[in-house]
Amino acid sequence: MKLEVLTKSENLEIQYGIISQIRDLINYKNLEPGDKLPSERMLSEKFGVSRSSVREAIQKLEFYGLLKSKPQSGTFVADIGQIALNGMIDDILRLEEPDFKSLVETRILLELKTCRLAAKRRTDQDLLQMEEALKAYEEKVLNGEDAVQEDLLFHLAIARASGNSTMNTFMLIITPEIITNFEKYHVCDKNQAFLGIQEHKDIYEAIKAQKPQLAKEKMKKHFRVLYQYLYNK
Amino acid sequence: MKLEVLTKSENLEIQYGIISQIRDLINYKNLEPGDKLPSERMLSEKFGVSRSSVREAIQKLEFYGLLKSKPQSGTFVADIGQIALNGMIDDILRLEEPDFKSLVETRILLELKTCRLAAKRRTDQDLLQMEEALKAYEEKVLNGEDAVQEDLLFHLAIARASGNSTMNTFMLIITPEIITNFEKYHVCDKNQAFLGIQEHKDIYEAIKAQKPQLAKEKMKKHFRVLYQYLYNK
DNA sequence: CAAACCAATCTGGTTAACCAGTTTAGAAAT
DNA sequence: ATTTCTAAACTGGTTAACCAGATTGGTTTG
Repeated sequence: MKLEVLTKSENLEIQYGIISQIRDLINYKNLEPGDKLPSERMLSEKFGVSRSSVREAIQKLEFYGLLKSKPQSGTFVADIGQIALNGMIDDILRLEEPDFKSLVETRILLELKTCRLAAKRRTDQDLLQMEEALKAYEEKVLNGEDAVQEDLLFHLAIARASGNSTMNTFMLIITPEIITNFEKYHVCDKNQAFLGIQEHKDIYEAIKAQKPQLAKEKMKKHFRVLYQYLYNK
Repeated sequence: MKLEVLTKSENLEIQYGIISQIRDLINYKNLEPGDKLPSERMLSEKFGVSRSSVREAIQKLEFYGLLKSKPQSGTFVADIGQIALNGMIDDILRLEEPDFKSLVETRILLELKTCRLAAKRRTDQDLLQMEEALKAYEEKVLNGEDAVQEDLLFHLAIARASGNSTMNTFMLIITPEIITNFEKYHVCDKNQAFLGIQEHKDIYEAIKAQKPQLAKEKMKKHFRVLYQYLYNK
């Protein structure tokens, strides 16, 4: 048997193949919520792929909540019907790599909400953490250093204070890509970083004073550079 | 050596331990973006855990964009500085399981945006797919059957038409949990399902006519039950 | 005839051995 | 002294063997 190292995309392709075959199998066998899938060994044999590939595919479907593995027992169809299952798998297979613009667009949407929620729900401890992030950002900028990371950490502190764990998770997912691209394309120059200090303080004060609408306005102002990037280029 | 089967939460705990140890190591060794981490074998020995546990922890950090594994070479710190890395790892370790209310809150936020974007960007093919989902929902409801899945598939079709792959992904992530909880708590009763037909049609027509603001209004109206669930209970 | 039992089998998870590129250190050549 | 080359060591990824709990079908027992 010849072996060769596969690239990430080749690997993804066979994973997609397995996922669609699992979908076909569920349809063919008419499996309903709670029913057991064939064992990983059988699937790997039937599909002609390694067991670990089957495991990865199953784990991906588990991540999206479509399957559920139980140790020493089996893999089961989640509490979701065949129609939704088919539709969702098709969507998953069709998903594209997120482009930077879609990331920024989503970030703006999320943050305009998290800062409003934070203004409503922030605890005193949340405020302390935001102050800390605020100070770290200010120091870096006044020193003339790059402060993209500290910038984003302040925004993550807001997401934490929003009390919405789903939005918090989503912010965490998109943040690294945002940082990387910002540093690559120098979206924020020195002058903007300097302005950012006051803007951050405004947002912080609005959240502290528990004024959701004001917090949103300040955040929107803070994002004007991003809006330019999205719509004027 | 004694072996025993670990529960999911025990497993997660040791994974969190490994992640925080990796963070400490990066700090201690002062690793910067692009630097190489010790090999998986060394880490597993140093931390006293299995190599596969180390791999899982690394894969989680890779998912959040903090590390990057290269085959036959090593695992590297992503293009993100130490400060952001520390902050993000702390956030990841602190993340709670998302509760249902935070899911619904996020869903509303996302969908009020995706339907506006869909009204702006939808292609003819997007419309076709939405029509299909619409018809499937209508048939089920008129037959008196449960149509939660078809309902959500219509909403996913909108997310697809939004042209924003990040929001599309996020919708996919939260949808299964939404379906499960809806079916469990019977959030949508028969009567609401019947009203839903016309509401879906209204949304569809607004998107077809490329009227973003109207689409948003119609979606908001469609979500009034969810708003009640969020704020009146 | 039904209930209790038990051992063979099957399960997902884990471990250890293996694979083939990559890296590296040191010898060889200039 | 510097560069070039090469082979051994090391890397993340993959495979195959192993683990112990769950399942199951047939047997035994009341």
